[in-house]
Amino acid sequence: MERTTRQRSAIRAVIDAASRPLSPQEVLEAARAEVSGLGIATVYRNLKLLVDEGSIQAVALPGDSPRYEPTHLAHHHHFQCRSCQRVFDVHGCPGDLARLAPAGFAVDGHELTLYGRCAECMAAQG
Amino acid sequence: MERTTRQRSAIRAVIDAASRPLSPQEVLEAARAEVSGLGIATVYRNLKLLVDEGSIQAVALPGDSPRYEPTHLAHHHHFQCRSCQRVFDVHGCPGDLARLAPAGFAVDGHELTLYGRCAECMAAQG
DNA sequence: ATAGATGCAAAGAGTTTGCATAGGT
DNA sequence: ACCTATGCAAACTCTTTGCATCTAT
Repeated sequence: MERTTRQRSAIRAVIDAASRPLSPQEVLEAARAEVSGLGIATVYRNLKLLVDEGSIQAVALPGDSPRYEPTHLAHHHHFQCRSCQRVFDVHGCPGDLARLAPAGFAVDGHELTLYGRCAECMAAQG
Repeated sequence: MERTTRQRSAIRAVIDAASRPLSPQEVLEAARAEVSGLGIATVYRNLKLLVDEGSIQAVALPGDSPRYEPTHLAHHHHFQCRSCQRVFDVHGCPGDLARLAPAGFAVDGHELTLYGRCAECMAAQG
């Protein structure tokens, strides 16, 4: 039986409160505000556990480590800022992507990642 | 000045001859047919060098290590088989993706990866 | 002969795992 | 009290780097 620990609650709360998908490191830093001695191994273990139980999901990114976000209802994609590396949700989807695949290939999903500058970095005009 | 070595030639040849983007490990295995003592460090060093000089390009994939392919002229995307993990080129692009980004965000590029079963794995009905 | 390239092994970075202990239930 | 969860450190995997040696020019 799975237990409710301060660490697990903090990790879940941080992800639920975030407005964007977080990296394990971001989760660690944010959750340490609540549980100061929190270790990275605990973060990884809980991310895996929360993914398995379905309350959060991993966001795989091209060439970067995964981010984690609450399980959403709607299909959506992501935007990664080339300046601060943070990832944001993007709503909407071009749709009908299966037609792009070569003949004989079965498509059952896709990942779309947009790149550029987030509003904050644009304002800071880095 | 950059030299022409058996290792470098073999690595370049393997990538040019492939019909799909190859992982460093795939490059190593294929190039060893030509240069038996080839080391993985040499593969990595040459991949970086070839990317820098522009003759090949890295294909970043969500949650997987990069693959390498010759520099193509046309913008295209990729398909990764969930069964054999191999990556294939996909021609075409849904286009007009910048509109999906939140207001204030500047989009300057994108990556699209399709997932499913490649023709070969479909035939093997794994 | 010179200086870039290679192979090996060690070093890094990120993630996972083993183990003794802390702490939910 | 029992047994899961934690923190630390070691182990792992993938990639990069240091160094002595090899080799293209």
